[in-house]
Amino acid sequence: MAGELEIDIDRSSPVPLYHQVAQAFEQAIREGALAPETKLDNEIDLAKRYHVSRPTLRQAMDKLVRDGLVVRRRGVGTQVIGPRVRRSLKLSSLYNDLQESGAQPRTSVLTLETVTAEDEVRDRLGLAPGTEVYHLRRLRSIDGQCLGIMENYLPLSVGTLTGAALERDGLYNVMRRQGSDFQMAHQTVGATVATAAQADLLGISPGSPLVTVQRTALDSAGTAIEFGDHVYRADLYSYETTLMNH
Amino acid sequence: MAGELEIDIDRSSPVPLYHQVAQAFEQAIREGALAPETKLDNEIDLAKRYHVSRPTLRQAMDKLVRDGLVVRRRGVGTQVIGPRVRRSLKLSSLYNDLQESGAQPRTSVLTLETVTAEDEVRDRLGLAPGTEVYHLRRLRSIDGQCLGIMENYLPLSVGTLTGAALERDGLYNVMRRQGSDFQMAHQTVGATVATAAQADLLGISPGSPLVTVQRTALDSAGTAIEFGDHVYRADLYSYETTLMNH
DNA sequence: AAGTGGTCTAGACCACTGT
DNA sequence: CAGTGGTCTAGACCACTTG
Repeated sequence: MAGELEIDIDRSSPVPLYHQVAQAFEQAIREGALAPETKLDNEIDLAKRYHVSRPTLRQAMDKLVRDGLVVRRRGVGTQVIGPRVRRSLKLSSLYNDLQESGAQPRTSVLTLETVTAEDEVRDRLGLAPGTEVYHLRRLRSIDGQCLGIMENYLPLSVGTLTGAALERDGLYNVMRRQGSDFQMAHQTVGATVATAAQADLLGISPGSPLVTVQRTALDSAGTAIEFGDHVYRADLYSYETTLMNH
Repeated sequence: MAGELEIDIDRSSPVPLYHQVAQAFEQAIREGALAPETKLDNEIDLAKRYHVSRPTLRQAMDKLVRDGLVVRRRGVGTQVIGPRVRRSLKLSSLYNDLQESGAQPRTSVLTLETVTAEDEVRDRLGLAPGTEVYHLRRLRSIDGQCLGIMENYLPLSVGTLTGAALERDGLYNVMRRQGSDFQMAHQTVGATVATAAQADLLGISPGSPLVTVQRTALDSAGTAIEFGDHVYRADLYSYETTLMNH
């Protein structure tokens, strides 16, 4: 019932207050310091305790709700959600993929060239006919096991790409360093079966199931900066999400 | 450049103001009344025009950003995002599935029984060993084509389920009518290939690719009220999402 | 320097839940 | 009924981008 929690709020930090508060709660929940089913104190008391205004504290709670760590009910209160539904079923998450792309264990570049964009690629990236784009094919592996084949198309305006930089830092880190910071991405996840060529690269049998991911990434101006068409071994990869009703 | 937009705000409506504003903008964008790349007026002017406070207007804009309709940049402004990245690639979306579950064209119930929950199901639903649960198998089709096989497990406490009600109204509508309103769901999307039995039901060849979806749905108290294990034809089904960087 | 969105405050009233 | 989260206001200051 308590929900006591010591938080060091650094008001001189550039990190927003609501973010500091949300992060402290998230850490406490993930570490188990706040057990599932625990009822937190009400918003007004929490705001007083951490010396922030109620709207600021609410902003933090909104974040926890969106991240699926906590449930709020009007007239009742705020409760920590059980860990059962937070547990992962399989391996890596596509979301982490996006945010920590460079941190993945191992990526080898198979192809790095510039080509004239085909229609679908042109359309996705919003380019004029005949425009040249980067075409990139990479093999991602984890603990020596091949996980998937990643194919990317990027406008030349993202800067200079080299195989060495890509293998060392990952695509998104290379792009960020050159000033292309992505803001959002649209994705389509589906399924297919491995062709002979794919099976050969991945070390599996033809006809094995593959998870397909198509992604269009946009920068903060809403301009498309990358189109990706990826396949992953279904036995090593799945895509996880949390859906909210509001 | 204008971004003018007539909105009827009904202050006596139970619908929150920020929701009314956001919905008006969303409709205008989807209908094309606000063209892509259009720059909206600044927050303060918009707040004045619609006679709401700036925080309320910001709450509406936050929603548009989360839904991927609009991009904001500090010091620059707010822009409508191009439709290119909003376009669907394939058929139905799992998100709509959740929110409009009863509205799907056709669902036939193959199995409706109560069984003793297996370990995985018990774990997902947070039930004690030996507990009885509903076991439900349905075939979903669209325009006479079989789309997928849906298998669900539910605690008996959700109420009475009948095949007729399920086929007429859909699972979530039946549950809602009996007081089980879901708040959030965790999902895992992956791939597999059709077994002979699955292929037979779906009218495809064994070995064809299938999209797999496992879903645990929670009510507003954080209690698990449904576990679903579904497969869909990969040529008719894919899963779409928008990822935000923050 | 001017204009934008990002953050924050200190209140207020309401709708809903439990007793 | 008292307590909770949900909504809303009218300001304020700051960080960032653009000219």
